[in-house]
Amino acid sequence: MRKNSARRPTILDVAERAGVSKTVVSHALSGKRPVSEETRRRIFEAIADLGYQPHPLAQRLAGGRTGIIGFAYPLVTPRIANLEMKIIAGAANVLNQENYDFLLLTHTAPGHANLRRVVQSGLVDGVILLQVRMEDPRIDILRQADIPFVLFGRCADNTGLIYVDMDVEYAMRQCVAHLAELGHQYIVYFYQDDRGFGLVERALAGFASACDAYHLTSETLPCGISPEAGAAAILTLLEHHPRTTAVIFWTDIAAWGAYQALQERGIRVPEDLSLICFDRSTVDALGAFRPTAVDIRAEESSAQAARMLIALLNNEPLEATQVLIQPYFIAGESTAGAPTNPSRR
Amino acid sequence: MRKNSARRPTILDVAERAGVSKTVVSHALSGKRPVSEETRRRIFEAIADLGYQPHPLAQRLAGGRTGIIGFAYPLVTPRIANLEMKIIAGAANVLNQENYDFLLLTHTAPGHANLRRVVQSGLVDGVILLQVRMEDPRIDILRQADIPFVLFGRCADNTGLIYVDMDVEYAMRQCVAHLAELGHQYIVYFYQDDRGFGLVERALAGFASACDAYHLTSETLPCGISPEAGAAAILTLLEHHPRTTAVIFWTDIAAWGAYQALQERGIRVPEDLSLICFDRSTVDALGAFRPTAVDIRAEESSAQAARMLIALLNNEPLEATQVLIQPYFIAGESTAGAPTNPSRR
DNA sequence: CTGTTAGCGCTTTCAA
DNA sequence: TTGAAAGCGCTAACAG
Repeated sequence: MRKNSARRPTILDVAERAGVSKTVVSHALSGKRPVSEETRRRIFEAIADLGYQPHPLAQRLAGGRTGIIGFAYPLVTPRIANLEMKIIAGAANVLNQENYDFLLLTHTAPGHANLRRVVQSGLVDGVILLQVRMEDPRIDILRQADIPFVLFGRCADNTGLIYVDMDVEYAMRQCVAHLAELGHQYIVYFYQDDRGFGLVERALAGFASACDAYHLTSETLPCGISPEAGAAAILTLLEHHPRTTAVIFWTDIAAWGAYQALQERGIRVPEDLSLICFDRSTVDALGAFRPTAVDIRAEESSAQAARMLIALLNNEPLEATQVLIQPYFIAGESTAGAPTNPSRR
Repeated sequence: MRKNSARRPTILDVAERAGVSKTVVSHALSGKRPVSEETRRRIFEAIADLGYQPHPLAQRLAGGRTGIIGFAYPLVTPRIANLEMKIIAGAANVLNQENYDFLLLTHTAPGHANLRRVVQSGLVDGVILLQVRMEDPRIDILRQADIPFVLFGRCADNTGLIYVDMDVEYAMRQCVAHLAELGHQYIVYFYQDDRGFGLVERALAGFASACDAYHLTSETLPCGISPEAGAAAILTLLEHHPRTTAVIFWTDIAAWGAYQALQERGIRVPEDLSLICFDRSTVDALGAFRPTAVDIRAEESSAQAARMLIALLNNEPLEATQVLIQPYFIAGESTAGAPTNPSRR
């Protein structure tokens, strides 16, 4: 029925032409078994003559692996930004380079139907989980499916889990230490108003303990991630926490909004108020604002997660199963010594 | 040998549990053959009980589909940004919602080895091609593989191709018309210094013909996509093209750099110089700069491309095979009437 | 060092 | 309306 002319050659064609069995061809290709010099020569000759290419799907089906890695990253439209892009590119580039395919799962159906379907179908060899929550139901799904996975983030209980995460406690300590050295006494942290995420919770805890360690008076206030939210937050601060001399924002975008609002009111940064933010991806793209910040090394981190998963799949020993990335502290232009007279209005 | 407990259920497990043969299960699922009501009920019950999911690779190998769509998008690290993210999210969200999987191919090996491998193996049912060039060798690869695909962009010759692209000629005409109405006579377009891409070439052509139509004196100059490049470009302009009263930038990022440079020199936008840019994704995220701009509707467009490909795969008739998205012209704060005395230095 | 023979999990004739 | 059986192209026991 099928036209013999337009058929791509299979391993059997190669075997026949070389006068050997499929098996030998397979092993000549994979090197998983020794093949005599003479035989291998004939085989490769046949391969060249025929223009044979192994069929990846068949290889994968027979070999029990698909070479595809799932990347579970809910991408809510209004929030998509530079940072997310770095995270995706970091992992995708590493995986594609290693001849793995990168399957992006963005949709969050109720019950994580999408993730379920993908892992239960056996489509992916492993999964990288993004936006990890302190209690994350997706972990049960992956464990039950008995599929290797790496978290980009951490849970509350991380026993037996493999992860890459930012050392946010360390980052917070650096920020607070920096401010303490500059003589600030009253500082405020505008946390991301999105509880339950590992990063958010740990940032809060880290802030509290760092402030304790440095004997600073501190306050935490919720703040959205838009410039408007940042602006609104800073105005609240001016009104209700006038003694504050330094603030920490979760995102550069909110920080930028705050910065703008302050400028409009003639409040100088850093002379009147110091400001630090986490991640500078977006403001860096524009280069307009060079705040003191924490570089969370997003692209590197997701690349690292990808490499760990690959190692896991190859049964290579991992150097470490739980990796904390030390962020870089960037001394920028938005922090300075605490003003002697904080009442600036 | 294999532990029966930790094995994914196969179609055979479902068949046994429902007391039928594999064949019936397959057809109950695909609907390619009638199945009695009672039988299908038992089958779906078994599927639910077992948590069965068909294996996409096996389906494909046996002649079916994988439900995976490839998204060929070279993601060069330094360029990744908001716009790219919108494009990815737009398509990924649509596809995931329709139960298609989204395979992101970012790596550009020489000869497009990655794309070749993926399409020739049949891993993906269809492909969306990004960063389309006027002459794009990937199209031959896809045609030879006889795989359905949709371009996000256009080539020089689009015969028989299916695409979604921005109507950049229209956009340019709007920009130029806007400037002409404001009385500008000498305008400059800073094109993306990256020839060969459909969008870049068409933008240049569209600019030229629009300027002709409105009898404007015009010039095109190359410009990179960073704020620094924008700043450098505008300084060159001031020096060599002093009579210019309006400029068009390809990206908001470069436009922002230019805007900053102008401010530093006391040149006012729009009083002294009008400015328009394509896409506002990044500056919009920060809300600092509200230029007159062209909203290229990136997220919508890539979602549209995804929907077209799905229709194609389902053999549904397409309303249109070559879709030009009309960008939105946004009258912002960076354009005004031409200054009467353009020599502002 | 080489070959035989089961599968991998599914679709699809062909026959009932 | 259903089932048996032959592949899809490859890998991996197992046996020489």
